[in-house]
Amino acid sequence: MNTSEKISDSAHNHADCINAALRQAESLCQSKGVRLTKLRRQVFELIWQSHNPLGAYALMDLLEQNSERKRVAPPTVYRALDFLLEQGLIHKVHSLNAFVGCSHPKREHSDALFICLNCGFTEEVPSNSIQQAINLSASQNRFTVKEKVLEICGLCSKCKGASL
Amino acid sequence: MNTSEKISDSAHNHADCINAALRQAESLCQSKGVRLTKLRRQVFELIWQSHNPLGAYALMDLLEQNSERKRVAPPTVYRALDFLLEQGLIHKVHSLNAFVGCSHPKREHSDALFICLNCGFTEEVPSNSIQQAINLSASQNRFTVKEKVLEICGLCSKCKGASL
DNA sequence: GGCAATTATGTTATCATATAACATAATTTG
DNA sequence: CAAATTATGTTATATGATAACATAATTGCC
Repeated sequence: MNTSEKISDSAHNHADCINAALRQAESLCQSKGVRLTKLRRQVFELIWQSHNPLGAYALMDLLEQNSERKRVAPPTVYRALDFLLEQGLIHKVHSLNAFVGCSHPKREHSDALFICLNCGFTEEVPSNSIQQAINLSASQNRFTVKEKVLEICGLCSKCKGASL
Repeated sequence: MNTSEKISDSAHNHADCINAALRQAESLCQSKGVRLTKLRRQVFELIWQSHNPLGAYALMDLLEQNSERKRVAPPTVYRALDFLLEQGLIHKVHSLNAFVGCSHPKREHSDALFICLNCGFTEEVPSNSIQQAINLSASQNRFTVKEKVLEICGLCSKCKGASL
């Protein structure tokens, strides 16, 4: 993957986006009575600062660089990630072993993730028709759905024209 | 995951199923002019003998037990897996870091995998409506699809009633 | 068949991802 | 403030995957 340049949407103010996500996360944690501690908030912010999925070890590097904190060990960051996953604030991207912010943590989230193989940009796209089709297929197979992993890998609109 | 008992479909003769898969794999490799070597065949058979996804290291254990071969090193088994993936004879289950036989290697395979979290049974289910819904969503987002990871985790019909 | 080229496998080391087990620190609750 | 709970720190290790190079098997050509 080309990691030299992060391609950002010109219509997208990323600082606002992160702040909005953070405020939403805070209110959501408050309403659930769970604690968005300093570490968890830092991990959450770092994940949101990248619109691209971040691996746990990359996250450890960033934590070390972007905070007064000394390097944390893997269990520390994984516990923060587990918390954020449980609260539905981030998603795990299984095909990349990485984590990405959830763009609508309040909804029942079972969207498709579109992942650009060139720039890494990852977008969560809701689609009722995808969900309905899966639910239909599940019921036809008498299958009780617990979790859906829907990762569509390819090229985003920005990258498909660009020289690869 | 409960690994104590493999739940098998009573209407499913597994030996026949494996043999059919193997014959199909052989003819497919022949027609493509690629070599289904002894190692690759053994890996393929072991994956098919389990209807459940198998990890690479579990596969190394099984290879050691079920063949006269001494224990192979990781690169050996991963190369065999890469070959089988390239030929479309198996799938990688990303949410489990494991591999499962492809039930229709001749088709363009972009099916949903239904994975039972209790017994591990994994089934490849084709669904035009899922594919169409994804393709529509992709085109609406000007996204060029290269690969789809569709893993639906939950409880199969056998396990949903059973005591968990 | 014999030799060169190609393809496949073996071997060693190492990287990458993730968790177990236990210790300490911070926060909440009564 | 003390006890209980929750969160984080620490060490070691499990699990998954690949790089780099060596050897062996197969294929294709003369």
